[in-house]
Amino acid sequence: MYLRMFKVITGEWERLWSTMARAADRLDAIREAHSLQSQSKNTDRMEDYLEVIYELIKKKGYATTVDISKHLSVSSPSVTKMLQKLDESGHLNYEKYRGIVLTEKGSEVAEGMHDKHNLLVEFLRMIGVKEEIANRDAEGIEHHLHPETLKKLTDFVRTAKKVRPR
Amino acid sequence: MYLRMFKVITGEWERLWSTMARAADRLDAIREAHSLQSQSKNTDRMEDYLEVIYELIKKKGYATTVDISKHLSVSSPSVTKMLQKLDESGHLNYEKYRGIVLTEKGSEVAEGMHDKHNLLVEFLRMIGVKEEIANRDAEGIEHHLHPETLKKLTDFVRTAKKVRPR
DNA sequence: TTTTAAGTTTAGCCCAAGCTAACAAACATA
DNA sequence: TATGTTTGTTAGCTTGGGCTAAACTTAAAA
Repeated sequence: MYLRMFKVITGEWERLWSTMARAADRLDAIREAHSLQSQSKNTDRMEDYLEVIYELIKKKGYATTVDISKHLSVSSPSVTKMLQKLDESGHLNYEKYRGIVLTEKGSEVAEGMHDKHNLLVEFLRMIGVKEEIANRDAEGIEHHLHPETLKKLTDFVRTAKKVRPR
Repeated sequence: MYLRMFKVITGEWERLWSTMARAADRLDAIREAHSLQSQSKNTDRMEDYLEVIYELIKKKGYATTVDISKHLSVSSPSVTKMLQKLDESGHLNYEKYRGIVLTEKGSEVAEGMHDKHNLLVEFLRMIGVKEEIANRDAEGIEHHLHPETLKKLTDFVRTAKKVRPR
């Protein structure tokens, strides 16, 4: 297990290094950054995967194919495929048979989902929805919230907590 | 290659066979047939279509392909295809080049969506989200609500209206 | 009544995301 | 260290929903 982690970290570093070397060598750095940036077409599903990967890593330090597949009720080949896609899109670094590391970009997306999720669950709990259902529903909802809605909901929850503290 | 195919086909066939054997053996046949018939697996997208069709009919008395396509930002062939599917699934009666009539089943689904939509918009407006955004978000959310959540949200909105009437 | 324009449908394609079967790598244990 | 088990990946297929181009209907105008 430690071996696994060590390899992952090492691999990560090597990749980073070679990337930097290439970039420095030529002037592609700019174009590369740009293309990476504009290449961001997240689908809902990608967000789902990122979120569970993020949670798993937070909880256990790493995320395995099987774990991910279980949390999303999906087969492992589906997970592998999505991992490749997420690596491709720069949300994480994936080395096959080795492991996964979220990139900055990936973490941001994941954290965003995480926060929305929490907010929603908190709200739903407030109005009396049972934990489990709150979680399920939050999952369904969290993709479709306009920033304004998010803001207003946050405010609402905050003030509601003040008014009627639990 | 052929060997592979052979294996695949064989595997498939064996599975089918064992399935049938099981079914025939006991009385599952009925349940199985039933499950096939009531294969009413509404997808989110079907619900979207039904909802706008319902609204259009309510407003103008009929719903044309183009109108539907506009409201869903979708091409007309896509609409046609979905209409066929909805006819197939018994949600509406569709006569090509002629028109659409929602069936009982279709109306029920549509009204359900309609109600959820209203509820959500009402809530979002309450916490200060702008009409337009409320509508957009409601659309995204309405598919994923557990009955309990729905209930609780309804209660919440109702009591909130009493406490602080507008 | 013929011609044309608008609206609708069919044909045939694409893509995301899923699945199973088969294969490969990594890990654990004898 | 050889080997069996667990875990992960590749190949190849399926399905839903979308699109464009081309064909067809219907309705309106000439």
